[in-house]
Amino acid sequence: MVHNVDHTDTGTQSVDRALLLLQRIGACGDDGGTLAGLVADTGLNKATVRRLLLALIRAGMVEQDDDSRYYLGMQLQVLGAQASRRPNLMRAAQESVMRLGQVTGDAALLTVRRGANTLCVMREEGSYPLRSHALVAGQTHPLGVGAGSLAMLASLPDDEIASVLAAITPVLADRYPRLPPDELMRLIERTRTDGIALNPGLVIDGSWGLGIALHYPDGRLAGALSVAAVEARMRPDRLPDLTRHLRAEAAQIETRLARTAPLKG
Amino acid sequence: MVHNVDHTDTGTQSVDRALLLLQRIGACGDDGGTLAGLVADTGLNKATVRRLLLALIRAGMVEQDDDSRYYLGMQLQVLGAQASRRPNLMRAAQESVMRLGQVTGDAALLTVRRGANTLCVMREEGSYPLRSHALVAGQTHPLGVGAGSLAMLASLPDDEIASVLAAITPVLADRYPRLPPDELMRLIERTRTDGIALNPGLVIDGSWGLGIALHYPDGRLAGALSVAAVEARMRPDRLPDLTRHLRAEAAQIETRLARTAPLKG
DNA sequence: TGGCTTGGTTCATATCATGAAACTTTGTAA
DNA sequence: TTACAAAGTTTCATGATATGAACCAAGCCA
Repeated sequence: MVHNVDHTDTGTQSVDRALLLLQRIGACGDDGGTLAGLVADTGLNKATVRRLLLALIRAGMVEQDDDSRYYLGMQLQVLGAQASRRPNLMRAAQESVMRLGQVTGDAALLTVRRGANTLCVMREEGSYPLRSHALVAGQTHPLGVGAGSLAMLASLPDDEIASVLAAITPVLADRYPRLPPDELMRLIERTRTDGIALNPGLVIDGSWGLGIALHYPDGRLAGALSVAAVEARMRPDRLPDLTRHLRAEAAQIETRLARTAPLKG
Repeated sequence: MVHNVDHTDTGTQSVDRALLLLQRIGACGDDGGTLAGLVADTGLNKATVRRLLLALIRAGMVEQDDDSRYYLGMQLQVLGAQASRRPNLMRAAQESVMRLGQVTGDAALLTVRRGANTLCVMREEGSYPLRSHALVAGQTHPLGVGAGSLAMLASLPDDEIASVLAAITPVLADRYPRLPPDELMRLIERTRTDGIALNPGLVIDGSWGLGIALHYPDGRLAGALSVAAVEARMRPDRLPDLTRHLRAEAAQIETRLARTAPLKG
């Protein structure tokens, strides 16, 4: 008895669930996940989770240790390495993200849109000892939550923003109390005026971010480049400098993307 | 109307198929795969393949370019990076595989068992210009086909060898004409006597290999380390030297594995 | 001992994946 | 320009297949 989900994804419920599990296990960190934990995370039935995990284990995507904890498997390392050989956003951005992290000393992030959500795909630690760990590679947030995410949302046409907002409003109310939809709209306006997105600690207290959207040559959204740091490192006097660096690296990434065939949505 | 498949994998047909597709796309190389090609590869229905691909695309595991070719997606890079953070066979072996490739000048390979098959998970190119490309990371062969694969098979108990042989016999007959089951049995005997596996160009003409099995501290099979080269680089006078290097690196890997919690099958 | 938590399995049920066929698009040859 | 072919994509009736409530087993603690 499973009604849920919109009808854009039909005919592959179990595949969707299995892939969701993979992300959840990844989000569990280095200690892996337990069956009960994954059941709680996903809201799926225990038997279902177990059955899907067995399928993932069979394919090498997941491994299980003696203590019956589940981890991401070696097949993912192999596939990940294969995926890395292709020119894509991550390759185009790699160098820039690293440089941005090293030059600014803060955490440089690359994020992409995934439906009404944002996925952080790359993170370069800055050298500054006080780190903002608000965003780690593999984490997802609703579109608009966080600097890079906000930059992406603001760059969308108004009608799409409206439908995204409709989709994420319940999640915002539930998990991001300081980001109600109307506040988000104000941030979008400001982002469009400034040409850059600033998140003044609205997701996690004291964790600020500055982000800019990246586009393919044909104008389609590719992702966002951003910098995250503690509040003290994002004072007004430092913003122009950070903005300049972000803009420069973003331009470079877009130049590299221009040499690459863009991808379908 | 799908009868097939043994009953070890039950209740997740679509997940199995989706994950199979991922591997196939990976095997397509840098130019990605076409729908028709993947249909031919997997023997699945066109609509089924398409539906599974859409699910994979939704999850970011696959991307599709304007020319409607399918590629491995960025989510795999993220998950692969996450998987790499954990201590496992690939981490334990990384350094040794690289050194083996550099010292011998040939291609060093790390392979693991996946049911009745072998998956190559790592490959370090040697410096020798004439390269054997018989095995690339991500490729699978039946267990016993290739030096590392043979080393793993020979290290299994007799009853398990029998059941593996039963499983792969049709594939051998179909794709590896020079490796009938009885020839494979002889190779297994020889491997057990020598304590190392030699593949004298039986899979691909002129492509030789030397392999040794790796075990977890509790005795369970972990994988195999091997070296592949053209026939001229595997003459009898060079074998003792290669064997020594292989044995040394294998011992080092097993030492590192001993510091790691072993994993369930 | 008995209750509690967590991992894992079973099996009747109806939901969901299936694939043949239709449709669309693209390329190309006449 | 039309005709044809080949590849990508979508539809929909059907029953094979994934589902999850209920169950078992093992470990833990008081």
